[in-house]
Amino acid sequence: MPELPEVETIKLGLKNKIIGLKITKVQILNPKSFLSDPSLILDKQIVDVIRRGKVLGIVLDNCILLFHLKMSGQLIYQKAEESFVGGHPTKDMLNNMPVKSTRVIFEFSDGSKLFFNDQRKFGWIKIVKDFSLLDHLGPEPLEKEFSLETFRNNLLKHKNSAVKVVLLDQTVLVGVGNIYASEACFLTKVDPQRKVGSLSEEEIKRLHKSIIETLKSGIKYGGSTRTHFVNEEGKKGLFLDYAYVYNRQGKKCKICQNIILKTTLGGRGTFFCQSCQN
DNA sequence: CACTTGACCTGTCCGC
DNA sequence: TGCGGACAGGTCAAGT
Repeated sequence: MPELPEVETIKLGLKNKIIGLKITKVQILNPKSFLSDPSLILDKQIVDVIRRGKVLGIVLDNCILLFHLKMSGQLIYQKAEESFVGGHPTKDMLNNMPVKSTRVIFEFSDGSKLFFNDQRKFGWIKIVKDFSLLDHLGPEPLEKEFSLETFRNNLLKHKNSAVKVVLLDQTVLVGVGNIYASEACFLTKVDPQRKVGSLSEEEIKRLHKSIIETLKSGIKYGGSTRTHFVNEEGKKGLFLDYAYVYNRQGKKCKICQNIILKTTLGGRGTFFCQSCQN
């Protein structure tokens, strides 16, 4: 599911809630979702919550707990029941957790909990000592390291691939997934099917700017919810209300009123406006 | 090598 | 209503 803006949304939300707490219990309902020895994190204190690309990290005092939500993962935080006024929270206040897709449940020192839900079971959680697992990843698009020069160099290693397919390659840059790849191509006014090698310098420049712009917009609206995504409070993201092309096939382009088209690139649905994008 | 397709899973939606 | 097929915010391994 989540691309950079969705993971960033969860990161910002969790940061305010769990720093300083200790993990007191880990309940693994689906073993394939948790790939390490959970006893390593028991009674360890949470120091920070970080993000690298689409991977979320809960930094503990002795190691890092990494999460990849893949297509359908969710991380939902639930306050301690006794912290609700009156002491009798409704099921709705507790986000109805756990649910059928709940795979792992963490309990914290103040009685609050974190639910890892993942309908499709593609997501994973692992405990690592350092970030070497993520060494192969490309630059962070919202950091200074994502310079136009770096982007151009990484992009041009794939001259014969469609632009949109290359945006999904996490060694070129991290964090862009299927929604924001189509949106970035739209903002750039470039057809997602164009070969990278055919892009002009001006178009590469616009693409670089558009990637940053669309990801920032995604964060601003709390991420995108097509089906699964919710933030740590169980709330949906609003970005798709403001999207120009993603999942809008058959509808009118918000700029030129022509019909938005859908095609397949690299096996993924791809959306574009034929008249705005050349 | 560069590039494409299939596999991993579960659930929903659409056409017959 | 049932059934099959396509499809869904991702990433690998295996194919060509």
